[in-house]
Amino acid sequence: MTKKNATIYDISKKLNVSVATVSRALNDNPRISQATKDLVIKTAKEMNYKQNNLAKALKSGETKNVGIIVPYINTNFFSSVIRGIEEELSLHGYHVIICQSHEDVLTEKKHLNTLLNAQVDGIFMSVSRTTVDTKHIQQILDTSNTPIIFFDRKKDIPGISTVTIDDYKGGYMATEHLIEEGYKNICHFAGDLNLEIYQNRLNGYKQALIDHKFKVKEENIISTGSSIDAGIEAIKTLWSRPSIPDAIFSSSDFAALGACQELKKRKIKIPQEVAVIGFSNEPFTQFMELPMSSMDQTPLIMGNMAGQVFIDHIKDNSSGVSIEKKVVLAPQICVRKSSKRK
Amino acid sequence: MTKKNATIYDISKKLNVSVATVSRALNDNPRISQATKDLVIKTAKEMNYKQNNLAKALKSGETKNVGIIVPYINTNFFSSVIRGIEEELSLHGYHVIICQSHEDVLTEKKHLNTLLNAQVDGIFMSVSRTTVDTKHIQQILDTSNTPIIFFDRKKDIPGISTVTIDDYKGGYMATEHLIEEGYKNICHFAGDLNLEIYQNRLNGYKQALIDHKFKVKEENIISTGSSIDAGIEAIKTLWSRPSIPDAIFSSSDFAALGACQELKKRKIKIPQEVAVIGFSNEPFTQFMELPMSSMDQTPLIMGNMAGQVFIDHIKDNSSGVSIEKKVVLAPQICVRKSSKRK
DNA sequence: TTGTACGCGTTATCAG
DNA sequence: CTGATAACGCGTACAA
Repeated sequence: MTKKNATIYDISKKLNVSVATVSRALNDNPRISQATKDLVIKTAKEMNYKQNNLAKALKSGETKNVGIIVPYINTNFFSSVIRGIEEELSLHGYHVIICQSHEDVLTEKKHLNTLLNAQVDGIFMSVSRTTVDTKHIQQILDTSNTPIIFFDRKKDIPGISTVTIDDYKGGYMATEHLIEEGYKNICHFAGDLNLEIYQNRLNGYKQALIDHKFKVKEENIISTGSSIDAGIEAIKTLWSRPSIPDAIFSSSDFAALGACQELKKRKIKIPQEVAVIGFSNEPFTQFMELPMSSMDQTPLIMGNMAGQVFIDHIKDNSSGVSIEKKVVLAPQICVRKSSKRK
Repeated sequence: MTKKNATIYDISKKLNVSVATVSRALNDNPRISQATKDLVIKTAKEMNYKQNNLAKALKSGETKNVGIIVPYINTNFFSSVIRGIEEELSLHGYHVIICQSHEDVLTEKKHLNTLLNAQVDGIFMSVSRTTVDTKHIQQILDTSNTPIIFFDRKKDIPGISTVTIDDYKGGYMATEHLIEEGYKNICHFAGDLNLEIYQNRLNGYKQALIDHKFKVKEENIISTGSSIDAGIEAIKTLWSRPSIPDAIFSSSDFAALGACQELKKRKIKIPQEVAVIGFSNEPFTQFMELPMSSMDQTPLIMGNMAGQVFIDHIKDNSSGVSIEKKVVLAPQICVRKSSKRK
């Protein structure tokens, strides 16, 4: 006794009208009399008719599904961007499919293909750390019409729209803030420089120093990951040297947190002796023993914008044009106790 | 110059064989000679053929998509459960579609219907706060074969499998821990009692008190939401009374955080004067000024289990049976400084 | 205003 | 081993 969905054919049989009439009535086609329309809609409801979007999609070529590929879904940043995308797109009747690359380019490639097989109408992605070569993405561009939109972690590929924050500016602002607070020897915890975002944060840091007549010292740039442990290690390294920094601009909140922990252990006072500012404005930063300054990436807005860019693409595409959009959002500095000496 | 996907029909024309042969070759059907198989596969690759899952799904009735409905995706708990589900199901070739109910039963109902229209093979959901009446869910059960699986926030509906943690035990454990630490006047911040989880945490709290010969005082049960502000307000209320508590078991980490903030403001020492333990083990709890005790809900495991229950359903269903599973996971207590007086 | 018939891309059944 | 053809459920040009 398996329950089977009613189809327009079932309705047409019951009412002794053609399937075309039923289809048109349900789609509110003006060429159908109000009487039959009402009748069809009523019996459809009675028979618990549900439109099979699959059949519709096969015919129209539109699934009303989009795919999102992120490294991991359960981080504050990515889940917030996804929320932003979902809320924007659900207004237009789209569903979002989530995939995790686990920072692995092969997994990313696999998901790209399965999403394409699933006939999604578009793909949003933040590339994995291990994505250096971008042939697999380029190939999709060459062989399909499915629009791809990068958010946050982008690669420069002609024809792909991007939504990012101005990481360069973010790095610049954070560093300048530390300078304005009177710190003189500012070091930087750099992230994976294979990713543009970290490269840009570093460049912003450097330029802010230069613009304020400070020297950029290579030994002040420590390559950390985005983990607490990496931050702890970085402090150990820095404090084993003759010249000690009085401020840290970390490209990661987690590394910054590790730094705070290790500094506390060494009884080094924040922000009196050392200032700390992170990046991402993770929720925990404001609840820390000493609330930590950070750069907010406005992930919800980023998601909304990405959604809008996609909708624009769809519209453009139907009118033949196809424009590449580059949306750059401004990061917001959140100054808290960890970097306020004045 | 729009790019169109190659179909098996295109391949069949090119090779002068029938579409049936092509389809069989691509599906590795044993009744096809190795020679033609190789040829078909080779030209398919050359023509950049991609299988159209839509057509396949229309034929087979399986989309290999499942839907997940949660209140909001960008919370640590829900995004982690989703991660768990995704990782389990992707092993079996399923994609996950995410929807947010925004704690609104009407939105929840709408998503339920659009997911059904999209022909998903199953639906995972955590009901919204405003879901009291469950007719909309019952109706789906009556009219479709799509399995529904509740996780965390469930309703008791026959025929629906659930994956939850033992919130009763969680409440019991948290309370008992406070008792064992020597606290005598333990109050409880209760969540929305329309949700079973909060009801169960409350019941566990009560039973633990009773089992240890304490009186359950109704005035010690404060109905807070899950916000920081609610926790602050609760402290204000409690401390305006003649009898003051010496411990708080909060059903929400955020309310517990608010309590900690307000207690600090009033110079009341944690854990010497008052102990605090929360629920959910939010990431911030371990980074607080005073690391806060909490109950971990093992969300990743919950997601994995929910995925497995779904897979079991699919298997059962194909063999005609359909069993209702109830998986209950044990919460893990995380004791930190905020509740350790000894 | 309504009906007929075809196509979307696959898989599966039946012949050969 | 391979081919022709009928489904799957819907929308729509073309007819009436």
